[in-house]
Amino acid sequence: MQHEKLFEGEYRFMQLIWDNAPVNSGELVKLCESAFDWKKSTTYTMIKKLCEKGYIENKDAVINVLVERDTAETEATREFVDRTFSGSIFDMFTAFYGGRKISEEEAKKLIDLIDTHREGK
Amino acid sequence: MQHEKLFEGEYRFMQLIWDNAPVNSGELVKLCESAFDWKKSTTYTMIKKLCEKGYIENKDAVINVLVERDTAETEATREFVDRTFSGSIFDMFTAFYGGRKISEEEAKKLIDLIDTHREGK
DNA sequence: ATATTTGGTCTACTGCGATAGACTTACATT
DNA sequence: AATGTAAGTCTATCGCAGTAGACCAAATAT
Repeated sequence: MQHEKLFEGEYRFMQLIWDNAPVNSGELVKLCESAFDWKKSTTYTMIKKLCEKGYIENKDAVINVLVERDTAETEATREFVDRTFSGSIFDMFTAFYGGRKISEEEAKKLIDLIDTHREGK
Repeated sequence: MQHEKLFEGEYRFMQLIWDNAPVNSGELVKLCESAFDWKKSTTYTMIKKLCEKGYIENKDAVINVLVERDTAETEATREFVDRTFSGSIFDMFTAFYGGRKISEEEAKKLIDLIDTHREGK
């Protein structure tokens, strides 16, 4: 984990930024008001927090993304798998399906996915 | 998600219980002291919380598990995948490998795993 | 020049998870 | 009877995430 973990609220906030960046800070205030019903200062506090954590930057009132959504998702997933399953994707997989069966279609898609990421490929 | 979500501390506590249950409450106090450096009352507070959440029961000073580790892991995983990837195991999978390659051995194990859970099987 | 808007900070309150100290009750031991 | 010990509760403190009100500075419009 290279970047500090995000809390729930921070994560929701980042979603909005990933969807809209680069975005003017005033614009973001409006977006947060409509999406979360936040007041102006709340948004600015959040911006500062996320800047400190290195996820975004505020350049001349424009918010830019520094950590892409993909990267954050990868880190969050690894953190979860590490914490819950000591890093074993197999255990996580087993837990996810917990008893239930995988349909043919889903199995096919999964195997395709594995092939895509396979070493030799 | 049928059972209330566990917080970090509660989850670590449950690990200890899953590893040791059924276990006498006094014994658990000692275990928690050595594992987490908790005082007696902290452990009892935790016991009560987890009882309220329905994960364990305290019958005549013996702590019994009501929600098995597997069940809790499945629920936690589904909650995570729902929250982070709108429920898509594919997206989760992609994020987990994020750029890196899957070795032949790992790919084989994954496909085996899929086969095990496959419908037709 | 003055009023308004835009960008931003600083301080503070609130709720809650985490933790524990003091106390209680019941039973066993001397 | 007095003492010890194990089980359990009740209340309180602390830290922190989440949220916002009051305030300030710079640019812009009147």
